[in-house]
Amino acid sequence: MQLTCNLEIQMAESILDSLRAGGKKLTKPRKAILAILEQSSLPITVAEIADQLKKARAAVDLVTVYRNVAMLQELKLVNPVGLHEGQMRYEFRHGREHHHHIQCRGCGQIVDLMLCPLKKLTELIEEQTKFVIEGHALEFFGWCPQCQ
Amino acid sequence: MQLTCNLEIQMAESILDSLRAGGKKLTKPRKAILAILEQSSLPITVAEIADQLKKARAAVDLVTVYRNVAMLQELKLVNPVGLHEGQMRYEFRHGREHHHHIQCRGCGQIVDLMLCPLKKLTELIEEQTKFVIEGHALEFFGWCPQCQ
DNA sequence: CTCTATGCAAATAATTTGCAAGCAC
DNA sequence: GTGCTTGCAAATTATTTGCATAGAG
Repeated sequence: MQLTCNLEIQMAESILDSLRAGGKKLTKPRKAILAILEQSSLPITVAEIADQLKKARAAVDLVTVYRNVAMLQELKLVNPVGLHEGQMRYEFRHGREHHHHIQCRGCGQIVDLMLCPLKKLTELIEEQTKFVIEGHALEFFGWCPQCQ
Repeated sequence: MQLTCNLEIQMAESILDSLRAGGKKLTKPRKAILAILEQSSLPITVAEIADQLKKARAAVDLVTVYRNVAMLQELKLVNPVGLHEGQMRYEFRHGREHHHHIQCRGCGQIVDLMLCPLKKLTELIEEQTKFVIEGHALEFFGWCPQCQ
């Protein structure tokens, strides 16, 4: 079993539909990027996606990764995750519940937090500010057991 | 009354104490940067700080602003605010309650939200993850009344 | 006088843009 | 074929680092 096998994943139909609906084509580089995102259980950077693809002998230009990630964001297939690291991370939405993250200030490790306390609050803020809220970012920072 | 007058603000004693405690000196560029931060009611970027100082005829090198903002962050005198804009924003802590922000996806306007629902949740996450939580980032994104 | 701080130049890093050639549909 | 896509080069933008000089305490 070669690494490249990992990139030949069965893509969920809903994802393909979103792409088609957006007039997007299923190219080889794009499939590979989607596969990496789908495999990644935690938010990942553009550089990391490119690195993994290179290791899997399916190298894709950094620029192509940037463009695809931007496109996937527009189609709401990926979420941006900003951890104040100087670069963005992205995570696949498909099949995952809305959630948040905590990152260790020591080792940088990221852990998923499968919770969100913001539904009620969102409504309240919409009332008070007259904004229509489309999304939110919530991340925690601290020290993991090993780094404490 | 010249613009430069605005930069000659009475600095709170607690701020001066923090600086002294950190072995920091009160230079003219530093005072000017602190004054801008203190005046700004919303989180501001490094470039904006430098621009305002230039307009106030108290120009300070961008690098100096970067270094000061980093230092102030270490002393916990300013908070970083990441709105996924490709650059960081910073806001002064002194005399302000812990709060969050909402930004309009249309015009970029930022509004303070004087609330935080995360105290209980923080304890819960600490219990569940064994992390020691030091802080969190929470921002909302949406469309302001004008941009809807 | 000692040590921190600043400015300028230059390096690094993240992200974007332009354009000709390639490939999906 | 037509139009979205890609790769490569190059431009932009954000942030950091090195170093000699200036200034605070």
